[in-house]
Amino acid sequence: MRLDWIEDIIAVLHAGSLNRAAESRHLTQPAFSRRIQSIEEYVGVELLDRTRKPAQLSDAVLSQQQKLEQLASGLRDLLYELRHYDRQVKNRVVIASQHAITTSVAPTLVKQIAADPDSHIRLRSANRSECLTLLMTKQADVILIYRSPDEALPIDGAYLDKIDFGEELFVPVFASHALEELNAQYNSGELPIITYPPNVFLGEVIQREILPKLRTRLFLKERTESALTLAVLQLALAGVGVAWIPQSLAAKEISYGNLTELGHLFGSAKLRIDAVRLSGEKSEAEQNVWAVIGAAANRHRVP
Amino acid sequence: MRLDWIEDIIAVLHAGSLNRAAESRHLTQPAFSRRIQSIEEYVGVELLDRTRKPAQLSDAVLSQQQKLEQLASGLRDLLYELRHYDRQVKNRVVIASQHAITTSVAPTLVKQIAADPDSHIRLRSANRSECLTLLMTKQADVILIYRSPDEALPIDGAYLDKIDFGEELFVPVFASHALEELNAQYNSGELPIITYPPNVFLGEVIQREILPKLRTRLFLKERTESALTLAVLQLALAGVGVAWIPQSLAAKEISYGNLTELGHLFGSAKLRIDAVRLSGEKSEAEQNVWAVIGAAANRHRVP
DNA sequence: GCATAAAATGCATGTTTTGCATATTTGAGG
DNA sequence: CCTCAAATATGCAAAACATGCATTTTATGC
Repeated sequence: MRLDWIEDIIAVLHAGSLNRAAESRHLTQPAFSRRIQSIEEYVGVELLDRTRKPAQLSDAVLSQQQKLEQLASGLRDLLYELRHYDRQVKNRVVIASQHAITTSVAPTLVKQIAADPDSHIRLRSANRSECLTLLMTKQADVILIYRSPDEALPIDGAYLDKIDFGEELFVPVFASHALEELNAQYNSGELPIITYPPNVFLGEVIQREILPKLRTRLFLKERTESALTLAVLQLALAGVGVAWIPQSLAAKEISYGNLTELGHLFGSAKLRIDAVRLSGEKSEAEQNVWAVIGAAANRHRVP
Repeated sequence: MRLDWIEDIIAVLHAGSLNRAAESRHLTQPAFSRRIQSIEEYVGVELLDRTRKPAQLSDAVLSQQQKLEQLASGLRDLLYELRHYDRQVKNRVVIASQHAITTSVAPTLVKQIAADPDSHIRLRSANRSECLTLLMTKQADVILIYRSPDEALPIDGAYLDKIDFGEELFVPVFASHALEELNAQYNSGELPIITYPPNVFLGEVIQREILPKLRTRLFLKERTESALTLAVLQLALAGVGVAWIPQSLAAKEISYGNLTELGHLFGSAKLRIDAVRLSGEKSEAEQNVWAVIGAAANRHRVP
């Protein structure tokens, strides 16, 4: 099995047809077709249902989707580690954060930690359950994840250290340039929205805390969904629909006047951010990182 | 990156030289040499220190050993899943157990579960921390692991279901045919023993609970070590030294007269076996497996 | 049925991988 | 410091593979 092959399969999974998958893998259609055939030969099992025309991946492959993506990411990570290994490993700390956090809170934090010239931190971005897995399997030393204020961590126990890092507000925003269209739709009782897929954490939260209230008075048209906050932000900027975005991430576009915050109309969601690590002996570098997170948390929390 | 390549690297890791690794990979030495070169070219980093003669793997590779083995096993597992996918996946349950348990308690259990013709269970064998990883990453539905009686699980919390499956006794045994030699050594204050590597769980237990007491009165000659209980059993049968083996595993050879139990002289270790799963919604098949484990645990525990 | 989009095949070409034979390098022992 | 054996590398030719282009086959919707 090869990383390339796994990526090929994932490409088909995402593209939905060999043709488009071939394109995304920068191969001609015939070459790609043959490649899939050779994978099938290697595995010894048909991976495609070729009796339909946009060829369908077999149930066997579908059932392994998660595993495929996990392995692809693991293999890429292995390459990264092999390529970037150097003397400084000893004081290196791996932080994994949920995608939205990676783009909002994490950069500031990393900058603060990097103030210590001896520290070498690696920031990995993943979805929530991947972060937890990374932590449990010691592939990450510290994780930064969201939590609903009323909800406990999905994992708990004496073996975990936790810092309540503070709060993040998810506010509904919409492209300022298209507000009038939105208004027209709104007045006719319709609301175009951009959602997160229900199988990711942010999706769950929005589904549970925001949408039910809105549904009582509006017809929600789910225009698109994306798991990546940054993509959702772009969709909101394009005027596709109303999207719920971390306030810190939307702040810049709001101040530029590109986005308008609509919390008073559609409601916001408060999420807490937790920093979590496994307890036990820690290297100096890890202690330092934890201390910086603790300090930043206090500053963050005071207001 | 390719599974083959990872296996090549692991082969070097285990063999200690390109020559012997080539052999274990069923390739000629030149071909293998070139293969390592092509891996290096792909990764873009030197993997071998060629200034010494039995070429040494770089620190970068050494530091990734665990990850390499994890990925190799993950990739093999992926292939297994793709190859053996069939209609019955829905009622399939994956059980992972520590190697020693795989050969002692697990078979009986699996047989009981298999009594239900609708059940399809897959038994994976791994070391203790791998089992925990498999559980956390949902690659195993249920795990069977040892625990020192006085020690808590390394993981804990409301999100785990646990069944105390009962006790297993680790007894010291020695080849009956060589008892006289052992006796001679013993009288001169020496004891040849077979140990488990200190980085595996059984090794820790033996190191902590058995050996300290023995050291006060005997000089322990550690003849060999192996991580696999079955290998240790064979070594004991061969008369290499005294080995601590799960009683259930040694029982047959003891009754045949090939092994002699020496618990009264050297002390035994009690380990509990835990069945653990993540809590949450379970399929019918999983519920059934859990019920069978529960019933077997009661039976196991009464005496 | 027919048109069309999707996937497979034939073929020529360039790249990789391998085994065999042979060369080079390293380290241990004189 | 020299020699020799073990360990690794290289030259070369044969075979296996992968790719693009042109063309054919197959499924689907009208």
